[in-house]
Amino acid sequence: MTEVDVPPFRYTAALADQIERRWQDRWEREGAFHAPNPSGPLADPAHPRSGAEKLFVLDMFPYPSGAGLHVGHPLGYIGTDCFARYQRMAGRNVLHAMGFDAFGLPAEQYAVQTGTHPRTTTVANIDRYRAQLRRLGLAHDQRRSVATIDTDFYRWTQWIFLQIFDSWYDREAGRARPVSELIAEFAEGSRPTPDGRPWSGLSAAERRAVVDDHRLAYVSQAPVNWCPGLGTVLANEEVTADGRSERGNFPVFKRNLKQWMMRITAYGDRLLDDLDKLDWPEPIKLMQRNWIGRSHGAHVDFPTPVAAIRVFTTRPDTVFGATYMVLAPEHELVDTLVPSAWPAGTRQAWTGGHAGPREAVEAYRKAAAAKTDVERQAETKEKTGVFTGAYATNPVTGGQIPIFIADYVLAGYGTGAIMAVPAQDERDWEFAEVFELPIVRTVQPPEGFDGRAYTGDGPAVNSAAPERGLDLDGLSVAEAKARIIAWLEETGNGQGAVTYRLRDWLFSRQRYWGEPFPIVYDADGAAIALPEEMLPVELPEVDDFSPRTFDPQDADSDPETPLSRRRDWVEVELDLGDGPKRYTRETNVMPQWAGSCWYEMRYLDPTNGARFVDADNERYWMGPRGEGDCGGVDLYVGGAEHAVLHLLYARFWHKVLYDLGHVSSFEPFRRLFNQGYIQAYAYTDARGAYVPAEEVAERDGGWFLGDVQVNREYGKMGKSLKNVVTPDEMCAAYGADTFRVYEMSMGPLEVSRPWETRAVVGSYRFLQRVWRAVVDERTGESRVTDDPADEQTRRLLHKVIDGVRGDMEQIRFNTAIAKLIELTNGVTRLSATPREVAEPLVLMVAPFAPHIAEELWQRLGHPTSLTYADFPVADPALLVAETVTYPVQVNGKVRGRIEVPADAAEEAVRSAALNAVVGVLAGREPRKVIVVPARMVSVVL
RNA sequence: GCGGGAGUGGCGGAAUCGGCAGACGCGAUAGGUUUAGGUCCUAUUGUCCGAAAGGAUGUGGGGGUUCAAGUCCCCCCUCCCGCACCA
Repeated sequence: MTEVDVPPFRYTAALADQIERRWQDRWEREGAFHAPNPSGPLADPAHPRSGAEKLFVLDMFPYPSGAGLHVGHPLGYIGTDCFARYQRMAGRNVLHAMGFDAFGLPAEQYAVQTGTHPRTTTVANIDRYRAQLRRLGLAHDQRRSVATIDTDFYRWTQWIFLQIFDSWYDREAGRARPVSELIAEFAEGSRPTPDGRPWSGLSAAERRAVVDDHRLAYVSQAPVNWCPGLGTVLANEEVTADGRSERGNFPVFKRNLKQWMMRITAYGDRLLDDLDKLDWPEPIKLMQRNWIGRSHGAHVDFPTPVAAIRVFTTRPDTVFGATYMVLAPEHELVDTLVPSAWPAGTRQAWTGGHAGPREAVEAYRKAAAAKTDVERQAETKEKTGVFTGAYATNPVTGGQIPIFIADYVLAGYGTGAIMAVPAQDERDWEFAEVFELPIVRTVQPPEGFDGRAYTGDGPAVNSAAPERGLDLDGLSVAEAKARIIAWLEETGNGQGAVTYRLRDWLFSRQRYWGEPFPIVYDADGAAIALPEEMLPVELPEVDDFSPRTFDPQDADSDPETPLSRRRDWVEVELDLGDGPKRYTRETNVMPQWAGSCWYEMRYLDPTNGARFVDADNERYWMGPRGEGDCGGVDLYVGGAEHAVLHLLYARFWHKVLYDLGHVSSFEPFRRLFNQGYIQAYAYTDARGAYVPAEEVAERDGGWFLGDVQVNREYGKMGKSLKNVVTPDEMCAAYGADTFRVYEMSMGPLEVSRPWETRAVVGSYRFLQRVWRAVVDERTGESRVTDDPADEQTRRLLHKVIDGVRGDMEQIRFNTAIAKLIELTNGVTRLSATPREVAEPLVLMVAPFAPHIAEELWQRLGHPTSLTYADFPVADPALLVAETVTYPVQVNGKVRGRIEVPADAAEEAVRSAALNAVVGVLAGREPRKVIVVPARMVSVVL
């Protein structure tokens, strides 16, 4: 491009860059986006929004990756920024800040690769992110930026951990309470101890064990997800359906290991029920509901010669149809149940070809354990299992039913044992067919039902045991359930029960780069909370911070925590109130999710050294807006991938803090909005290798790199796919404002869409036209006139103001921008731009393109930033059209048009319409004429 | 398999309450500006028939309700997401 023909005052990328940097500096200097707190050091009574209605806008804070940002990353941040800027102009006190989720696996892996300390790389990445985000003109309150790796921050993460550790869930009260109150109840005898002995009769160790069993954070020895490739254990939520780690895609194995758990299951009901209070996308709520997986049913005991087998069933009404039982292979009763020899008459098919039941069970267990989850899934069609040689008694029929083990029953759900009712359960039906087990219908299928298992509603049949005082016949499923549960409870054969799919949250990781636990162990190995004054427990420096990782397939390897190698840190002498003693520190660290469970609250009061957040400030920014309101962040924007992980964990922590009286809101995020993703095309050559996407051209219906035809695929943007486009490139080529407008205009924020660099120019042209509406690009002089606008332009302006306001409130930025383009196109035709249009146009453009808007606002004669300028308000009188054009349909097709005064009577519209289509009617008399006021006229012949 | 979401021009999308389908942008075509390309400006641009006027047709497919359906109802197809033997 030669400079010669570009008008000297045109809005070019170079000018945009100059304007943008100038305004970014000024905003920073003036603290333009500082939001005043009601109290504390961040209070500011002189602030234009002090005491105004508050609005807390939040982004899911990023993990600062070493790869930097691509154009997809800031989509949500720009969206919240446009929303926040609009709301500020609309009069609200808006809190919008950005922090960094900087602990976690990827930081550590990257550090391992580059050989530098995770803190060094993480801090450098954060700096780079900050610079990149600043370049986009995001209006964040910089004073409130926090990073989870700051000791000032994780000191409070540890503090909250201690609150959870020092709490138990009181089921009667339906909330968490301090452990001290539990001990007091035991001590005064108002709460019986588990084994009934008086509290005073328990040894110190026994008391501690009882209390530890109640804690919301506890150590357990249980099967966990061990991932040798990552050298750490993982939460259920971090393991994919095919048994691999969500991060790194390594195999995950079940191992019995001692680990920290969080009793999130205690909150199952509230996490489920409170979803109804939230303004969240329904799919996300549904995913949480499914993940929690509450099932109502009953526990039923089936006696056997050795011990009763307790099953969980959602269909206790079908117990008369229970013709066999199945235990998970790992079920604890299997070993005691199995006799030394097959009972007389055992069918060959049930034995798996083994001479005795012990061998058969042993072989089946071995085979099941050797299968990967993928293999298990592949074989789900074919039911396998083996007879244990034992029988149980059906408590309602008194019949003897065989007990099998089979891997279609999961150890981890319910009781790990089921009563099998093939007639009313498809899985049981399949198993019954394979093993030729009896099938007894206990629900009458409807006439003509030709399926196998019938799981629908219907009258109970074959379900009476008069000698036991039980008769379900004729009852519907719901009635029969109620009747049988009452019977089970009366006779002591079981009781109504609720189970959850949700498991307790595995909270420890065998890594370096995370929050240390504020926990030490005494000589007896008991976990002891460090007192608050000893926080933070700082992450110690180590020579080798990389965790020990293993052959990803080595299921028998054992985790080794990096912190355990620092013996001088692990072994510590402390005085915890009873004199100096030797203690051993916990060497696990917290999972990545810990910091994100509460970070939004630290934004509210980032400098507070006495509390994680001041109560006043929490109540102002997040408190309930009335009776029954859950409170929380007013708008939380982020990707749907956190549907169950982060969002469930954060809700759980928040509820614990609420129960303990530390916060006034009982949900952290009142409104959730899932932004879509920016996707991209990638191209591969004949060998399948990725080629640089920016060099590929489309022609003749194909894609070519030079003369070579290449394949197109659609998906993520990534370095290895050679299709990355960065915000920096876009800022350099067009300016940040153009980039922002493009991202907001390319579609609704919640929808994923492909990136198209060549389309960015459309937004560039739009801003150039806005610029030209105010500035003569040849002379640099103002093109704004103080003469009034013509009627048409004025009406257009007010229609646009009205529409844009509505769109902004509803987060429909793409249509808001379309309206602004219409308005701009409307004034570019004019020889001069009336001030009454130019000013509102600039103000309305400001949320999307804040830099150019500030610049033009200044050129319009305003010395101060437009951050707190009033967003334009439409004049209702100008929204009402003087005349209305009605399309006139005849038999559903538009045959004419009439223009009538807006206040024309219906009869007048009707006759004008008939008049307009008189030729089409050709003398025929309409059977019906429908006038829809202000819409259309429909004539039916 | 179960649950959820979505299918509209060459492309991204609009149509908010059942009321003129395709706003706005990209691309394409033509013209203006320019030495030229690019930029910028103007116009056209769903498809088919037609020189035009105009007509027909059109929102994944098939039925239906209605004066009127992208929108409501029934059946089917495709794609995306979640869960995955959860008793």
